[in-house]
Amino acid sequence: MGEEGEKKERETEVRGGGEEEEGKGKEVVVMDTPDRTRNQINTPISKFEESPVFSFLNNLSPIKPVKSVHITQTLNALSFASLPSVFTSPHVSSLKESRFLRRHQLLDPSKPEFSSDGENKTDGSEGITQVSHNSSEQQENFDPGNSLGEVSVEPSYESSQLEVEFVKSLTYDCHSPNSSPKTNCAASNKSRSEFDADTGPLVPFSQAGSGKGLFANEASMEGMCQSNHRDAVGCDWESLISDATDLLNFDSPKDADAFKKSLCPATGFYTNNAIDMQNMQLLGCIEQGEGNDTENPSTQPGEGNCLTKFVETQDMVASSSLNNDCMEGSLSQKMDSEPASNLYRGMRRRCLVFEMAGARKKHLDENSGSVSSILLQSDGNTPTADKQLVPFRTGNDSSRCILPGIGLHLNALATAPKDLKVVKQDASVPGRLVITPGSAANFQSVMVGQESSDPSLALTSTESDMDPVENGVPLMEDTNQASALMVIEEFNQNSPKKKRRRLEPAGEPEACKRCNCKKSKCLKLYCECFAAGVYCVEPCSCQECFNKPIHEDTVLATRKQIESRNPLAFAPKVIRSSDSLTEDDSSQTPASARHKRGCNCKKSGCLKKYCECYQGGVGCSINCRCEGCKNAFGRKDGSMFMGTEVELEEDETDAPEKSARDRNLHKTAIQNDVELQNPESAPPATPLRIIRPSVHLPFSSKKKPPRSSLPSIGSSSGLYAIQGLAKPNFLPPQPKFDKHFQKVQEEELPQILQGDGSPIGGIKSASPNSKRISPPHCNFGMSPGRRSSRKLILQSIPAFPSLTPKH
DNA sequence: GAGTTTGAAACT
DNA sequence: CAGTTTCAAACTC
Repeated sequence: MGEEGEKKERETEVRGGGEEEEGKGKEVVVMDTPDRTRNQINTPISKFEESPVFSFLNNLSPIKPVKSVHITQTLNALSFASLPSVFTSPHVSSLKESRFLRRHQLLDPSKPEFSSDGENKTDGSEGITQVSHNSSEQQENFDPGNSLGEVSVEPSYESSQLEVEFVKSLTYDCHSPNSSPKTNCAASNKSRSEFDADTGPLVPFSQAGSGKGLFANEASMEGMCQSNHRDAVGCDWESLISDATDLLNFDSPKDADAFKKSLCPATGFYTNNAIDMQNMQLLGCIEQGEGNDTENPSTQPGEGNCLTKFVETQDMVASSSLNNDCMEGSLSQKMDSEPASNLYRGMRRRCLVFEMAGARKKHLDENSGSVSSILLQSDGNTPTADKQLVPFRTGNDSSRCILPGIGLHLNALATAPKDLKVVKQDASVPGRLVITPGSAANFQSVMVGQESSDPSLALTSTESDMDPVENGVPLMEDTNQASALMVIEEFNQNSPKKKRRRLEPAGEPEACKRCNCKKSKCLKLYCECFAAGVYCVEPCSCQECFNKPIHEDTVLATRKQIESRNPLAFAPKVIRSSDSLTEDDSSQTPASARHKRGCNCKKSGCLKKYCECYQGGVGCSINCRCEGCKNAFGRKDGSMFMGTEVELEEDETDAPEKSARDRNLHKTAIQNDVELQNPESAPPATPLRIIRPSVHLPFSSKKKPPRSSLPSIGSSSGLYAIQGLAKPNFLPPQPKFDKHFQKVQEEELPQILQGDGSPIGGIKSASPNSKRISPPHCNFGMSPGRRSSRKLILQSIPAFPSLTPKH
């Protein structure tokens, strides 16, 4: 009894201390001097230490010192929480976890922990506090009534489980077989500590530096970390659980809700819980079939928020993961340098997209691993159940970009259509493609949306609905998630691999495309990156590049200007109409796509990449003004060896060649299919951005894919639809892919092309961005059936479409 | 890696 | 709209 009384007192003190800390934290923030913060914080700490309770606690467990550290985190979390709930939550969660562990160790026997935590928090608030300060909300959200410690414990546990399940469902695809659930508890703890230490500082930096975008990423990362930690800590959890159960029991839903409310928004501690709770709810909703689909985050404070948060979290995670990919090599370093990294995020993402496949889980190093692991998990690469910290390493290549996050992100997007809600993930998007889809993009998106009918992969074509600028992040259903994940995973694995395989052999090791602009500042269509709607990335050799997140305004303005001149400037260059090959000739080559404007080749004979038609893997058409056209994909004169067109016209003279070509193409197509199988699921969707050219069958094996192909590559990604949303052009080139689908129906082409004269047509082919224009229902899912009906695919919707501001 | 070729993009 | 210039990728060596 006496102890309990003391505990209460402690709690009270702690709370007071916590509040004080916040206030201090704020001060600290203002002050900016860590030292001061510490000093200030120290005061309370000393106070606590002096208290008998503190002594008692100390006696109870030797771990004390650690606690202090954790506490710090906790504080951060709280302060952090003030930020967007979503962001906050992850961060918080991480903190919380650490906290939990400590508690567990320290306090198991009794609840006193709490107080100790509170103390620790104060102490810990140091670096982290700065971050939290920003959020004044914490205090508000922070429900004094609830003892954070008590409530938090159990929820966290539950949440962890839920999270795990959720993650499983989400990340299922991503799992790395290697993932080892078995992290040592000790190690995990240690990692946590380190992680926390790292994260704490990071967060502040991020905020200061990049603002939301960065912040979000970090937050997501943190969130990931949390989950990871949880997993890692598994052993601790059990003990904690037992403890926690005592502490937490929501007898009634009300309590739970109250808990959520109090925690979710505000306190970092609970953020995790809140997130978890959200996840749980989300899952529950989904399962139950509650249609939250379009809920705005704001609509329902309770569930709605949770969902939204959840989505955001995923999104964040994805973004973070992306970053990680790029960062790969040195997460730890990254952590340190995060502030600076913000700028690169967008770029990174882009890279990531291309290299998604590369990213795979690895066991996380305690050192840097924490962060990386977090990211990974977030991506869903690791199965939560098994979660282990798996550091994300793409290998030595720092340059390489992996998309762990993307996968997730994409997934989210992909699934969006149904249940999803669109979340504006990108707000921050620095990491993400900055460019919002322009009109063209929208157009595509719409198209895609139609197609996205495929349940598994439904894309969020909804962009049209959404503000183009803001990419919506759809919420996924469980089932959808799984499928989406699957797709993503495949995408990640396959596409990246493919890319590498093909590209590397070709001699292009770099997955990410890069430009080499010297005079255009990467603000003209000369720049492939810009034209594709993506920011230039590190690998780019451009000079005086303005196509970077930091110059987002400039990029958007320029883009807008260009679009004003030519609305289709960023539209896919290649339009494809596809019949459903399904009918019979899947085998036949696809090439039915055409370049929207046609080429103007004089010397290349349309047999080199100089020719956009050729580069795009499509035959020349009437629109072409080329001379001496020998386009292997189809001559201007109509002789085509591929697909339906062939039927239309044929050069008998070239028959032999054609047959050979066809074979090659066909072969390629097949390969692509195999690789891309997902495509089925993969909706061509990149609503936002479409990649221009698409596949180049011929190229694939040989040299590096034509740049243009990159975008087109996206097409493959496009299949994955997700990409489209998530990223515009990033997808690695998987050129051939297109052809597979390409049956051109010239009949249809004209429609598209005629429409504008330039066609926006979607090209299904390879470019990730490609959009299909299809009858209302699209079957992404249908691999063979893609063409079930004639569809016009906008192949390359310009990646940037998104840039155009949404008005 | 440097230089050339090529054709799109941009400009007039 | 046509002609010219600019630009950067593609290509060659």
